[in-house]
Amino acid sequence: MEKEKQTEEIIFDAAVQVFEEKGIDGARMQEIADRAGINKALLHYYFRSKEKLFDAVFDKLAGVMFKKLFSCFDNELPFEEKLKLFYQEHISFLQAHPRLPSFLLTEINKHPQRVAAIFGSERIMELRQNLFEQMDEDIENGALQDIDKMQLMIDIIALSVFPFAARGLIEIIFKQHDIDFNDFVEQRKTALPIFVINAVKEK
Amino acid sequence: MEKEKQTEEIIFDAAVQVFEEKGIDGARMQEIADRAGINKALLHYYFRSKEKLFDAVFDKLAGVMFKKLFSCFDNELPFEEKLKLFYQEHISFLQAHPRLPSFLLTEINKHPQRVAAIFGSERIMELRQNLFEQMDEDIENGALQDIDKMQLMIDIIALSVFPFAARGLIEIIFKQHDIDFNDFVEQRKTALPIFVINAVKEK
DNA sequence: GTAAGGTTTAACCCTGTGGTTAAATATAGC
DNA sequence: GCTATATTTAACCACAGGGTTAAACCTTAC
Repeated sequence: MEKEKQTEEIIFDAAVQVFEEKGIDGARMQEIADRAGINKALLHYYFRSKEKLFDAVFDKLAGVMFKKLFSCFDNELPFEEKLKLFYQEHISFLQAHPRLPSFLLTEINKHPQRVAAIFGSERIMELRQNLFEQMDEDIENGALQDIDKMQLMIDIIALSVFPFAARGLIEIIFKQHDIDFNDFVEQRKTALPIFVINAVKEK
Repeated sequence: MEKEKQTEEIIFDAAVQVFEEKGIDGARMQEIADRAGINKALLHYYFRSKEKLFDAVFDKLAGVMFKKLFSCFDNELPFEEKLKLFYQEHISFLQAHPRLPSFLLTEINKHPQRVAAIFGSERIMELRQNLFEQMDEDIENGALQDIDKMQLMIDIIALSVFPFAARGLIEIIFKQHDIDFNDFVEQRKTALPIFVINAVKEK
């Protein structure tokens, strides 16, 4: 059936919007139905319950986020180039999905077990493994200080993700200083790699 | 009245716990009452509605968080020492209130207008003003590269706050690597000032 | 055309939850 | 001790919101 797929997608996209904005507890099935331009009963016809619909949305978004996160690092460039590419690509990705970090962090903190499965997936384990091995090489060949790799990984991600996770707050501050959020993160694409490289390169 | 104050505090503390864990939408008045060991009607006697109770909790917690954040910077030490003190104090504070970042960021993203008032308060404006002036001095006397102060402020905060905001997720990863979250953030107290100083000090 | 099955709707149902009420109990002032 | 006031409770209420049902409406196949 042609229509089937289409309707399901419309519903799913509406659900993504509403869940991203309100979270599972704040979202209303009625609002999802309205935004999809359909009847509430039709929601339950395609996705049996709110929980199931949410799971579908969550799995999709978590997958998108984490695959992007690690795949940005998945190349054979030297550390410095890798960082430049990472921040370029990753911040562009976040600009296109500005609500994703806040949504995922909130829901993961409230239901940590939900994400465990996704995160243990082969593909993501492998990408993380890769990243760590590449860091080891860079340490050995002297491009990188011998620092804690996990700490560095969190540092790198914190710097790109945090502004989006804290966007609501940051925009309040920015308003008082006449700064535009998009300009701000745009700058970070080139500023962050320099920042991190200065911080960790062997001297 | 003696008892009055006591009961109100018990209720408030219970509300803090429940709201921190579940957010305003996920929290149930019944659960707050249970955790305070009182009747649901008594909640409404002291705090007229869920909204009002939440506002009280939110204002308190936001105040605590932001005052701490900027007061950690409020001293006349040179930049390097200031950073060391900041991460020491600020991460200790976060260890004592591990749910605060996630709670505040979530709720601020959902209702940005709520926080605007608090954040525009004299005291906090002043502390921020101070911080920026001190950075200017450090740039002039050559301790700091001439970088964007707002970018640097966000960088510094991102590095301490992000691990707590993303705790649920990070702990999943850490479990696979046998890393303890508390050890990890404990390390950051000393590692982060070095990281940031390397990144931005004039060479 | 019509039978079968997939899709959509309007009208309901029922539980959970924020909030109220009226009465009971404690506390303080005289 | 008695009255007034503050505190606490059990029993309710109203309604929002997730989920169901039965019937109507398409689409496709023969």
